Amino acid sequence: MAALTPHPLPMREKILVEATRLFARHGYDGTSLQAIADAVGIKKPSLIHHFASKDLLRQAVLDAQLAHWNELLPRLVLAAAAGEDQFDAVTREIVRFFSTNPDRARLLVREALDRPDDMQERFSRLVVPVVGSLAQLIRRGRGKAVHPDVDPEAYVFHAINLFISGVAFADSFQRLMPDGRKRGPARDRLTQELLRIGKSSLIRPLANQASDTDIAPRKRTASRGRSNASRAPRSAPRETE
Amino acid sequence: MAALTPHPLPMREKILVEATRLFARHGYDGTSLQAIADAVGIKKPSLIHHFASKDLLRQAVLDAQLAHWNELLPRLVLAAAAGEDQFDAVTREIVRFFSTNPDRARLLVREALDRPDDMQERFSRLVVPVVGSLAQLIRRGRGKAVHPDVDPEAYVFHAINLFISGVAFADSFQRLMPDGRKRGPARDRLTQELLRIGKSSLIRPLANQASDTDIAPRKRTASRGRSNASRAPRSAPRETE
DNA sequence: GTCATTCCCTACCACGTGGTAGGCCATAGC
DNA sequence: GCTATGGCCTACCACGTGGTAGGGAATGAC
Repeated sequence: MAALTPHPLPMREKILVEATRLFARHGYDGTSLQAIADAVGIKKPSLIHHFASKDLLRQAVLDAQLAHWNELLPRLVLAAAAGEDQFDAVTREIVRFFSTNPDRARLLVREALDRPDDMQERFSRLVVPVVGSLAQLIRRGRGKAVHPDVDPEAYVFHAINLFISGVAFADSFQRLMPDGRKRGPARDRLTQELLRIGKSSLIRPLANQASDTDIAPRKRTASRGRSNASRAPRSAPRETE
Repeated sequence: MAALTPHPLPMREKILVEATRLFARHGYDGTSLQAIADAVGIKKPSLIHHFASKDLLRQAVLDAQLAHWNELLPRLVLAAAAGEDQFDAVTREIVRFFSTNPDRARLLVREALDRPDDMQERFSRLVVPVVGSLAQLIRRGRGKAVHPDVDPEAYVFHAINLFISGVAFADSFQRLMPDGRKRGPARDRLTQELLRIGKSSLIRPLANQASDTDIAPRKRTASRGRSNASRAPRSAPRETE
């Protein structure tokens, strides 16, 4: 008695889980309601009873996923503000978040491709503010622990993309890797390198103890800023800067 | 006479172009033969006359795309072997290759998600060998121009992914960026940062232009003015090799 | 001329799709 | 007891799908 929700939630939940898995693996168009119903173990009209249409199901799946982001992202900002080590720990956690269930990553990548406008709308609501905060933090650290020529906003977007896409394709890469010899299993190597790339492209390698003074401020040498994307590859021999 | 192919190729070509575009934008399952036929300006059975089935069309599209890779990748190896500057130039060229037609990138990402096995098979045939060569080059430069703790194979995979995914989503990111203030347009900023990340996570920032001999026999260390003085790799396993 | 081939077409088909109509059977409230 | 509601079902439908059958116009070989 007392109707302790014998399974009012479970069913909806089960549907969401299977739908997430299938959407991530085969895409929205590649997944039929029939397939989802089969995976859950019910009939198609029962499915439509819980989610009135396929599109509503998709939105529910996406909302559920992005809700997790909502927990994760603020922690990233706070942790990043707390110093390099924390930044390290949290990026690792983010990667782990997707890594333990790569379908999350794959789903996001798919949606970004399939419905860029929807995804942009969602992103501008819940991740762009975080991007702004992170960019600000980076900007403040630039020249000290942070490489002087980082473009903060651009970096954050690319880093997010790097982590998510990196996880989404980790399985594929893994099976293409020559298999670890001295290093560990391919999966760990990939994860570790993912983190290393994200970090070492932002934070100066030699920043041993950093954090104290900004040694060698080196007054951001010019050459930044202009979009030399169209420059001839030649003529930039010692651009290293 | 001689039937100089009045339009034996054009039609097939047109179909491939439109199919590539639509597959990239809406995915394989999200694209109907009808839609492709409409885009080309012919009827569906005419389409099926050129490509006996939708799946064969998909394969043809993919083959055409990967054929371009076949031109690009060996150049990367050669250029990378030629020194850091060339490496720079060619990564920029790769990004440009996808950047000028982001559908190429999107298509690859989609295929990698939709048919990982097929894609792995293709990759293991044509890009894994290149990855091996690049990894070897990196390994040789490690401790010198290259960061000592890079995992070569893992890096190369992630770099490829970074560039392709970065381009695939550049449009989305671009519209989320706060719009350039002092820096150039968002697109250029993103491209530039993409290249910077790829490079600075592989190559030591202060590595004064090597390019000559690899060892950099302490000849005129850092002309004090420009290069970021104070080499001191610090804590790095010096020249472990 | 005839024939063969290539290319594109109209008409059609079986099938899987997302979605609907309506019934059955539990439990819950009264 | 009776009714109401919610969850799941069978049966069905309109439609878009990938793909086929076959005809007709243009071209080139002989």
